[in-house]
Amino acid sequence: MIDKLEFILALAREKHFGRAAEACGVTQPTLSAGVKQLEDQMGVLLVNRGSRFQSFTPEGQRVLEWARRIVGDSRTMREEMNSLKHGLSGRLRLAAIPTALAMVAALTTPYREKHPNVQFTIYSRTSIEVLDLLDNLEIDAGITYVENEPLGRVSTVPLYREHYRLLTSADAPLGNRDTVTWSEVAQVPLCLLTPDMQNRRIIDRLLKGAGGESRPTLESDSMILLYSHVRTGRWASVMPAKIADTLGLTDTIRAIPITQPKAVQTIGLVVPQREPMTPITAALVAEARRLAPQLSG
Amino acid sequence: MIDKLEFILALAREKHFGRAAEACGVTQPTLSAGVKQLEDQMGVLLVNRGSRFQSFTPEGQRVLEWARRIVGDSRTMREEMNSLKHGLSGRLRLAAIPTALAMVAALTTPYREKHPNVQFTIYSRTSIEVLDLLDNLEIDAGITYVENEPLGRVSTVPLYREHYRLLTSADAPLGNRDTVTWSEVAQVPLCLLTPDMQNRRIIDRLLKGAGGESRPTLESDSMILLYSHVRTGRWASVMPAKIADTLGLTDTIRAIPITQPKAVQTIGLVVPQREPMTPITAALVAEARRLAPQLSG
DNA sequence: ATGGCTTGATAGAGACTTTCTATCAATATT
DNA sequence: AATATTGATAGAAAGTCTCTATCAAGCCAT
Repeated sequence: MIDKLEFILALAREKHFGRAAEACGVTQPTLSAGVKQLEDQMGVLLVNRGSRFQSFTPEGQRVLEWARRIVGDSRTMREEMNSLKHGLSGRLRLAAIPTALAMVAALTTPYREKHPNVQFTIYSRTSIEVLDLLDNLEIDAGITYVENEPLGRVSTVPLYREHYRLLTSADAPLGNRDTVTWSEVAQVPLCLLTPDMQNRRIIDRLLKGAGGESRPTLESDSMILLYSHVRTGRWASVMPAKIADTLGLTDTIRAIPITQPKAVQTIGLVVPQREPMTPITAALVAEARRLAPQLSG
Repeated sequence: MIDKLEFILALAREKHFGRAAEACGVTQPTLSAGVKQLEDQMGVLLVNRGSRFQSFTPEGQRVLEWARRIVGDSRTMREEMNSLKHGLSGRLRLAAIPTALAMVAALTTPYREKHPNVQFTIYSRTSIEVLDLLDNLEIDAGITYVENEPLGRVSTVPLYREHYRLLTSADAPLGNRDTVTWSEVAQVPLCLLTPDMQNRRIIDRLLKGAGGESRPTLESDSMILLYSHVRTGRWASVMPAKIADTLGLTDTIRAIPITQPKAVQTIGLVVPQREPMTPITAALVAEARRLAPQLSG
């Protein structure tokens, strides 16, 4: 029964019987039969299909909601039992927006010291994808913006506030300044994240608010790529202070605070709103709570 | 998997492998094997046994909690699907304390008018048993005292407030009075509920508070039995106003308000604290909310 | 239009799981 | 000490699940 519900979850992610089957480690006929069994037991159609997956019926969407819950609870139960026996162990699956990646180590390092048997898997994703993965039980927790866009059924722990810096070579225009304004930044050709990233949308908004326009010379979904370009001394970028500090500044590259308006975004840990949490997740939330005051400098 | 968790629930109620198996409609070896499988999967002992059921291990108690939740959710899901297909239908299982039995009709009658395909099963139970049945998913809702004793993980909807009356023959001592005090009542030989009933414990407390003692001439767990004795004219009792009214007073039997102290107990509907509720239960809660203002006269 | 491709349903065989009956060992009860 | 109760175990039968192979229906490109 619960494995059938897992089929539904997989189908919701993959929107494709074959791929969903593969994700579940069964063949396509097995998954098809499983879904059909659910439909028979419930006495309602769950999936609209016309030679291919189309969508869930309204009943199917309700079952999907229940599946998330029941499958989630059953996993949490297993993990709880496992923790009671072996102490905290297993794998913590995490996803973070690129601009938050640099601070993940501040969370994982003390965590690992306390619970050395927990392994980590950490994905770099957009804020929307983070929430999606969370919904589909593919990750245990996410790190993303917690104030701007609607989050859904999650609990949040604020971690720190993102302040923006202009990263540029010291001998470039503006390179000798102590602070710059957003309207000045708007004049500089920038390397920025791709527009599917919330960070980029925030920066676009700020630039537009300062009368400028966002016409980045270069876009990427990788912070490392952006930073390596800036590091050549020929490019500039706007980054959160935290990540700029972490990446390490050389003599020639400066991170200049951007004021007017002083833009601030809160980044936080996001976990499924369900009590109780898995022990592994609960420990992460505890760590985040402990860490938050230190980070919010 | 879910059926194995049902085994755990049955075992928790019955504390006996054989009876639990019977309750689940399987043979004892099947249930034993099911529990063992759970233990293997979880990797921990769930039940302490020494040639018979002794108790759940701490791990077993956690699994029991999860089982309540997961099994409850899976039932709710099924019922929800059923309602989507056939409208509200199925069976509403209810348990009420004896003194509240008379008002159940005020809830069931309008309910049935709106949802004629729902059938009812209603048990008369002590307040403790009501909560127990609720915990074990054996009933959908209970009607009991909502203020006095600890309730556990339930939501409550207050229904009405219980005022006490002395039921006695008009020609008995006190029979001609308009009101009496608890200390006067304490002088009269009474027919009362058995001490496992919370109503009896409340009345005992009130009598003791008035300097009297509770020495009922006759005890029973049946309100009908108590009332039929009072009705002979030779016995007296203390009952909530609501039930006294419902049972109907003859010329010779009077229901005299007891004042000093004016004792009041709130009776309410009690349902599992879980979102969302089954559609059948949700409709009952709606009915209770609608009814409460009318009843609280 | 038509041939090739993708997608999900169906059929049938084999493997695995479940559940039953029968029985046993251990502990209570008398 | 004899008996009854309780839960575990063994083995057979039934049922379920999952696989491979194949099919039919739509999609797409030429």
